[in-house]
This record gives sequence, structure tokens and C-alpha cells, in this order.
Amino acid sequence: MPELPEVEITRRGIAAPLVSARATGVVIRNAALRWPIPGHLVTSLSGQRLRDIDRRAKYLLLRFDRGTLIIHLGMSGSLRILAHSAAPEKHDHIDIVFGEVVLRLRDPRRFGAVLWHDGPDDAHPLLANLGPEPLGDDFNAATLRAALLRRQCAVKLAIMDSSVVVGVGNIYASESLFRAGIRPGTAARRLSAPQTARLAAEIRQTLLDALAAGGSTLRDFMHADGAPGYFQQSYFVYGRAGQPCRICTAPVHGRRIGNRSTFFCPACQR
DNA sequence: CCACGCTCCTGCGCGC
DNA sequence: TGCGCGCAGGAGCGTG
Repeated sequence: MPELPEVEITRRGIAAPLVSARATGVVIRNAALRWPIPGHLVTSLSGQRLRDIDRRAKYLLLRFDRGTLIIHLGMSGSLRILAHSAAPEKHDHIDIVFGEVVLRLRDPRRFGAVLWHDGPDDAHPLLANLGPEPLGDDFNAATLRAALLRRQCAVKLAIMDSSVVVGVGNIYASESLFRAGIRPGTAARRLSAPQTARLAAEIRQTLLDALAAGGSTLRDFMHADGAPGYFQQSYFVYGRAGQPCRICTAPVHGRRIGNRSTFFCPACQR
């Protein structure tokens, strides 16, 4: 499941070969992603040059001459650069063709999205209400504190809310809270200022570490060049219910919060 | 504004 | 060995 580090790594991987290339066509094999892939891309994208690739939250923003192709990888999506002649496989739903090379989206679970937008980012409903980037300057102890003080839900749910901070998925939510020494079920507004500062720092560092590792990822992720990206990262708590905490050896607890699997160490996290 | 549960989909792992 | 079942997950969306 691509989380933010995987999306960023994908961005870098596809930007290098594609930026400044010209799209020559689009092949849609299955438009039924989370929202239908707009059919007009097949004709409208041809001839447009790819000027840049940005990322906002987990959305990839491919800046073409006359608009932006928004791509979300959902839970199982991956993008690869392939020769135009490479045969598509079962879940390869769309190709953006750049002459002899294609950008190919594979997404078995089809939770992803490919959309077209020709206005400013803020004018798109998916991008309009996103909170700060966790790796950017707008995300810090003060901004997180302000956001958490208005929430009484579990802090884990709060940091997974994209209006509070973007890019924190289920895995890194548990990992960040472990590293910050905070129990995931704690009411968001009950965190002290120092706890909040620690949490902001650990969210950032957890994502940076994953980025440095090349993207921890679950089974479906591939690097843009097709090499498997799964460095079975040794998570502190995620998926480790009943196993010894890597710090104190107490058994890791698992429970559901907001109908999502959640893991924590009852000794290290208070 | 906030909280919560539902929903999309497929592959996997488990129990029998 | 095969089958059916439940679960996993991102995040938008509708409802209370």
C-alpha cells in the first residue's frame, strides 16, 4: 500500500525519464477505477508535453501543457516505465504513451484514480481541503497542537485525518505513535504540548526514515523501474501483536481503533 | 464543525 | 488439494 514515502519514491522514479517528454497517446484498458478514467484523455493528452511532476499528499500531479493529470495509487497501485512493446498484464489499466516508452498503471484492487484537472490545485475538490505536508515547514508542533486541540477522537484517527496532516496511513500512524511514546487511543485533545511536539517530530522522522529506506512497502508496491520495493522493514509494532516489543520485550498489543488494526506497546506508550 | 460507519476491490491466508 | 470465508487497506462520502 503506497504510503507517502512510496508515492514520493514513485514520483522521483518516473520524473527522471518522463519530464519534458511529449505524450503521444493514451491506452485505457479498464476505466473502472475509484472514479472512471475520463475517456477524453485518449485524444486530449496527445501532443501535450509533461512539464513536471509534483506530489500533494498521496496524489501525483503530472503537469502537462494544458492541465494536470492527477494519479492516486490507492492501496495496490504502482507505476512503471516500460517499452511501448511490453505486453500488458491482467491489472494494467492505463498507459500514458510517450513515443517508444509508456507509463503504465497497475492496480489490482482498483482503489486508485486517474483524473484530469485544468484549473489551480485548490479548485479541485480532492486537493482543496488537504492539511499540511508532514515533511514541509507548515507541519510542526504548533500547527499539530492547534489541530489536535479541536479533536476529541483517538489521536491515531486524528493523525490519519488528511485535514490535520496528509500522508499518514495506517502503518505509519502506529509506528509514529510508538516512536513518540503515545498510546493510539488517547483523546487527541488530551495530549500535552510536549507530547504533541514529540509526535510531530516522530511523524516527520518516521516518514523520512521510510523514504531513506527506499520506501517500506507492502506486497504490491514496485519501484518505477519494476524492481520489487518491498524491503520487509522491521516495524516496531505494526503487525506484531503478541510479539515482544523491540525496545522493552513486553508483548505488543493489537486492537481496532476506528475499525482499523492498531498496534502499540503498553509499556513504552503511555 | 466533528464523528462515525460504509463502501469500493482483489489477493492472501486461514480453517476445514 | 480445494474451497469458502474474513480480512486488509485509502479516503471520499453520506448521515447523525
